[in-house]
Amino acid sequence: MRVMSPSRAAVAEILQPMNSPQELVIPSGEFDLEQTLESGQCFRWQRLAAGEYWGVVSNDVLYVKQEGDQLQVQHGGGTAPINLADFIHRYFDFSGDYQAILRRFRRDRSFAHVAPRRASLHILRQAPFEVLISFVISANNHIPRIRSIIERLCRLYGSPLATSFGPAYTFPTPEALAQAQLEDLRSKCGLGYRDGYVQSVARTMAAQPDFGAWVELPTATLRQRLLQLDGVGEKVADCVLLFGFHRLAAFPIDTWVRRAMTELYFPGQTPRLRELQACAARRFGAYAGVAQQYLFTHYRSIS
DNA sequence: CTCCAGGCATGAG
DNA sequence: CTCATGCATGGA
Repeated sequence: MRVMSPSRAAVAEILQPMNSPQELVIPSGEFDLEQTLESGQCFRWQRLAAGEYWGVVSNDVLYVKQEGDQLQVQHGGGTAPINLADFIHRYFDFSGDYQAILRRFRRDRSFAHVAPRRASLHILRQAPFEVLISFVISANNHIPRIRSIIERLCRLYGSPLATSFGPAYTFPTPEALAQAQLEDLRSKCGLGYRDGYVQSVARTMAAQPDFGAWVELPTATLRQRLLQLDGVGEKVADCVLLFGFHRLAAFPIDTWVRRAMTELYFPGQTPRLRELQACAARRFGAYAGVAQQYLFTHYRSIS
């Protein structure tokens, strides 16, 4: 397990003092922190108040609070020196023109009926391995329970971080998780029957010499690789593509999105997943994953 | 207390 | 190929 070296921590302190909040100007009226963090794409953010969160991202603890078009951010501890503004900008994908994407979707009258006028949801740029394990755990599970299982995984197999929000832990590396015993995964983390999947995926990825190079693979190839993993079906693979590899054309179809697509485009029918995928690709194209997030959020909230 | 969840692997037809 | 079934667990 990785241990922070004192010298590196000292460098981090000098470059990025813990208590130096920054104000970042964000795209006007095209981002909603709360909606984005509560949209089911991430599991490790803790809500402090309305529009105010803290969480562990990679090896750093972040505090974020949205006030209109400003984002107040703070580095709350961590292992690596970072340029906070750049880090936040990349993580929340503020370079993406989500208003333009949404505007195009809204030409579809059915979609426009269930989507907001202003962009609110961004697709976060999360670590692939964290997304992979998180969505293997997500299968046939509740979101609150997914969150608690992940926190237990991090506490057991991640590295501790000193924070002003209490104890926090990084998401485990493939190598650390590959060492986990099945018995511990089940009894201490509460993984249930998914214990074998998590261990298998961790060991497979730890043994992948070129996991880092997967980001270069074409989406179709990457999807094939993911589907070979234990406990990874089409839905989980598409979640990893979308949330972990930022392949915005990926369109994960879960129970909510299935209901949404059926109600909007196949009323009274029972379409196959293939048909729904084709329909999404046709209507939403290269940014189908963004549309998927709006559909998921809308249909989950009205149920 | 019971119910059921951002599905998946497996086996039968 | 399509479809039914079992699945561990704990939050609601």
